[in-house]
Order: sequence, then structure tokens, then C-alpha cells
Amino acid sequence: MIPENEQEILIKRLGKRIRELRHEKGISQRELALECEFEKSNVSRLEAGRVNPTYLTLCKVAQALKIEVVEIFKF
Amino acid sequence: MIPENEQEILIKRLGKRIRELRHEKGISQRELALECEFEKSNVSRLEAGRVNPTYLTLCKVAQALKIEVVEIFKF
DNA sequence: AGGCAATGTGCCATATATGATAACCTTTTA
DNA sequence: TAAAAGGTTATCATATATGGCACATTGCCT
Repeated sequence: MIPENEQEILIKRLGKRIRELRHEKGISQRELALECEFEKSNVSRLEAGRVNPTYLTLCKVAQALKIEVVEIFKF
Repeated sequence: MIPENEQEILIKRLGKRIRELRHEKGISQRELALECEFEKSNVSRLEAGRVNPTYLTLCKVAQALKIEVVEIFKF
């Protein structure tokens, strides 16, 4: 199994990856949130690695960034 | 945004992909569940596409299958 | 038929992701 | 100075994922 502290690291890394991808597209959290149809505060939460997102949330982010979901996992 | 019915399709496809990967490893749902430390019924639920799994759940599955998470998304 | 393993389904309690709002901080722009 | 933009954090209600158990179903084998 994956220990508690490593789980934290995993979602923090995912958050950083999403931020990285967003920066590559040159858009703000607010713009990403608009595309995803959720609030900008929730994008911040996601990028900060303060939540363990579901698959569909990641699909929405990928769609908003106009990339394939698989790209998110290419750390 | 992603319409309701398409979301269903997405998680069903993900479930099928996980089943496919499990078959490649030649293990049963019960064995995968053991590795992941969750109940076998939950693996069934996951593969049937009846849940929208979180990132960490997918990490656990990947670890149990001895693959990288990114592999799961190579449909 | 009977037994066995693998899988599927329903249900429950608990934890937590999501959606939303508001307050706040910092930096940039007017 | 003021306002706007970008980002962070806290908090809340609601939906749902997870973990767990029991039982049903399917298929395979003797």
C-alpha cells in the first residue's frame, strides 16, 4: 500500500503538474476555471494539492487545456 | 463541459482499461483487491465503470499491477 | 447434481471531493 | 491612490467515492 505521507506527495505533484500545464498554455486559474465550469478557488485547491481529484475532474481539466488526459500523467 | 452521458462513457472506458490491464497480468479481481488493500467488490465496481475513481485509487491500482499510472490512460 | 472460484450487485457508514461564496493578499495597471 | 487581476484560504452544503459486508450470479470442473 501507499503510506499516508506518500499519498500527500503524489497529489501535490499532480497539482504542480497541472499548474505547469496551465502555464504552458499561458492562461490564468480564472480562465481555466471558466473552461472547466468550476470556481477559481477550486482550481487553486487542485493545484495546491489539497485535494485528491477524481478521474472526471482530470478529464475536465485536460479538455480545458486542450490536451489528452494521458499528458497530465507524463511527469 | 462534458455532458452527463459522455462522463458515463469515460468512466466505463476507464473501467474496461483497468480490466484489460489486470487480464494482461493474469490476476483475478480478488488478487488485485488484495494488493490494493481494498475489497474485491470495489474492484468489480471500478471495472464496471460504476464509480468515478480518485487519483489515489488509480495510483493504488497501478502499483498493484506494477505499472506506471500513465499506462492506465493509454487507451 | 454438487462444489468451487470468480465476479457482480445491493446496502450501509464514513470520509472527502465538488461547487459555491466570501475574505484576504500581492502585484500590476490606470 | 484606487482598482483590477491573479492567487490563496476558510467554510459550508451536497454529492459521491471508499471500505466493508452479505448474498446472488456465472462459469468451470469432477
